[in-house]
This record gives sequence, C-alpha cells and structure tokens, in this order.
Amino acid sequence: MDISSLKKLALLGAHQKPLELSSVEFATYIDSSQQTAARKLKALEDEKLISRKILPDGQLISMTKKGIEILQKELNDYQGIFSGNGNIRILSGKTITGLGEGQYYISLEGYRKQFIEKLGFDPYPGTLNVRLDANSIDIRKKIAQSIRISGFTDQNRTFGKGSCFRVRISDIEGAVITPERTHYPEDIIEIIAPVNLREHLELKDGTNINVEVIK
Amino acid sequence: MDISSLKKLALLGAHQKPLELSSVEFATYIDSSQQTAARKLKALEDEKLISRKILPDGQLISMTKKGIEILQKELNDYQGIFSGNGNIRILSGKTITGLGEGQYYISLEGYRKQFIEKLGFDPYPGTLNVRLDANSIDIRKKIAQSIRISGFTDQNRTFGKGSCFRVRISDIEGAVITPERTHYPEDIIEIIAPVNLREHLELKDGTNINVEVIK
DNA sequence: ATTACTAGTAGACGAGTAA
DNA sequence: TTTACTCGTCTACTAGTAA
Repeated sequence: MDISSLKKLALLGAHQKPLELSSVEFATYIDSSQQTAARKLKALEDEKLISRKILPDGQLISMTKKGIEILQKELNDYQGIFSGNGNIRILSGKTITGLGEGQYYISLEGYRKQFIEKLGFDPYPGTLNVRLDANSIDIRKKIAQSIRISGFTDQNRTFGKGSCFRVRISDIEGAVITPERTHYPEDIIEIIAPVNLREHLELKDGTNINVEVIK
Repeated sequence: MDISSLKKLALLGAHQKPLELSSVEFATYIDSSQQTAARKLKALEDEKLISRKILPDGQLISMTKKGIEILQKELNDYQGIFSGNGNIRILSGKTITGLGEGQYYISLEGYRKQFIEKLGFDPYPGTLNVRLDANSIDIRKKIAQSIRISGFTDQNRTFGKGSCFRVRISDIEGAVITPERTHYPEDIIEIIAPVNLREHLELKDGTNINVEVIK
C-alpha cells in the first residue's frame, strides 16, 4: 500500500474535491517517470483508495472513504507518537448511533445538577457516541478521569457513579462521561456538551471526528 | 528514505528512550524477514535517522534529532491535510531567538493594559519566537486575527496597532501577537503568555513545538 | 542467541511505443 | 496530447549461513 503517494494526492486536495492531474504532473510530484506515476495511480485505484475518471487530457482523481480513513489513521499514529510529550492529546474516531440511554441519564436531576456544578454547563439531553480508533483507545486509557460524578438514589432505584474529562470538538467544549460499570466498552466514548453536537457540527453517522482532550 | 520503518520505531517509543529490539522482533513488526529488518535498521542508521548499539542479544535503538524532525514534518503534513475541515489547527515550528524587541514593547503600559483587558492575563515581559514550517505558514494565513490591539502615542513617539489570536502550548494559554507593519516576516510568530514559556516548557533554541490555535 | 554477508530470485523501475 | 502496455535492467527481497 503506497501511503506516500496517497498522502501526496491529499496534500494536492484530492480528499476534498476531484483533482485534475495527469500522470506526467504526478510524476514531478513523486519524482519518478510518467510510467511509474501512472502505475502507482492505477495501483491506488485497484486498492480502492482513490477513484479515477480517465479523460483525454488527464484524469480526475478523487479519494475514496477508505483512502481518507487510511490517512486519518496515519495522522492518529503521528499524534500518538508526539502526544506522550505532554502536548496535545487527540482522540480520533467515528460517530455512531448510541442506544439513546444517554438522553435518559443526563436528564436525571441527580446527574444534571452535578454537570452544571462541576463542568459549568447545562448539558444538551443527549450524547454523541464515538467509536475510537485503535490508537485512540490507548490514549484514552492514559487520561485521568479527573471529574467525579456521584451516584444517588431516588424512591425507585439506585443510580451509579461515574467520571468525566473535558474535551473540545471544533469550537465546542464538552466532556466525555464514563459510567463506573465493570463491563463498559473501551472503544466507545459518550460526549456531552451544552449544545446538540450532532446538529451543531452537522455530523452524520460514520463521520470521522477529532476530540481534543483539554485541561 | 524509509519513513514507514522510522514511524514504527517511534510507535515503539524509540524517540523517547533507547529501545531494545532485535532484528527478528522488528521483522515481525514490519512483516518481513529478519534479513530485511536488519538491513532496514542499518539503512536508517546510515541516513543518521537512528543510532544503534549492537549488543550480543539484540540492539539498542535511539532516534536522532534528524529522525524526530522528519516524523514531526510528517505529523505536520497530515495535520495540514485535515486542518481544512475546521477542526483543530496546529502551528508547528522551531523556537528561535528573537531580537529582544518583544520585551520592550510588551512592557509598555499602552500595550500591557490592553493585553490584560482583552486577553485576560498580564503577559510575561518577553516573547517566544517560533519559525514556522512551510505548512504552518499556510495555516497561519487562514487564522482570523480576531483581537485588535490599538496603537497609541506618548510624549516621544507613536506606537503602531496590531492584532492577536489565542493559542495554547502544552498547558499554557497565550496569544500570538502581530504588529501591523507592512513588512513583517510571515514565517515567524511571537507568542506572549502569563509565564516565561521558555523556562516553563524548558525550551532550548531549535526545539520543535506545536502551538494550538484556540477559540 | 545475535548481526549481516552472499547468492538467487522476485518485484519495481524507466525507455520505447501502441492506442 | 493522454494512459498504459512490453521489455530489459536494476534494485530489494528471502534463504542459507558465517562470525
């Protein structure tokens, strides 16, 4: 798999909109012959990392979902390499649809008033669920769950305790909440924020997002 | 240049402390024969991207400054690819020694009181100067200089206006300040913060740092 | 155990050229 | 002009093995 060529195409913008590029032009970018450049483009197409439309005067190159995912994996790898330096920690993953449980729990007064007090915002009643990439799972494990949420009992039942840490997605500050259960999947995070993140960021299911750990 | 192998070594932590790794082990990581693994390590050493100490039962691998710089360049490339998505913007570069002008200007009451008022902190009298990488220069151009600093006149002379934007380096929030001059180098940024960043982050000249644009 | 040489082979390359 | 085939060459691989 020729990640270097795929990266070059992305730097030329092929991940955003179809890119007009002849094999001769690409050859100058990757410092090779026209034949090698054409062969590499063909190979990337065969691997379904890009899609091409061959035109009389060149080709129109778009990056596939699979291609973009591979580059995001690379980004995540490099962020992982340098995140240990105490700089910026970023969790990467894809948005998924949760079970809707989040909405119920967040709305409970016993939890809600703690969020307002400890996080400084009144959470939108709903969570954004994200399935983390492999590297991000490891990063997540190292994050101190610094803010504790207490359990409570109402007349009917007992609600367990949990913890959270602050994050930012794009321009919104929120928090990742983790119930303190024994069997909670480690590859999924639930994010709360003062606004409906899904609407605010115009997210569809399966969108890749970066969640930045703050404070 | 075998970036993929260099990256693997970094993921195994060779950029932080010397890594014990035999060629057989490395072969399993890069999915090759022991011979190829050994040859690749030798090649990386010849390019001065890693340094090795051959031991009777393996080798001790450290990444050189040059090797780490190449990986940081890669990180920056990938951040550039995905920064257009409106997510997290990070400026990468190397710390350099400025002319010491910053210290003089920041200390002037006409500017200082504006920083306190508009940025919310009393700046340490001195700037951290950073020479940006090529990609970061482009990112920087897209950043809105949202906070305006007015010029003023004292009895002797006139001091020009400028602008800034908020940034975070590691755990410190500060700001990049830009005087509104016609000929200001585009590859250098000057950062102010409530503390002496150079001391707080234990920075030497030429250290690679990531500056995250916030708000 | 290791590292790393030599030998044989498989895969990648550029040149020429067809479509 | 393009893309992409064939062909000869050269680099990079694995296996065997020395140190």
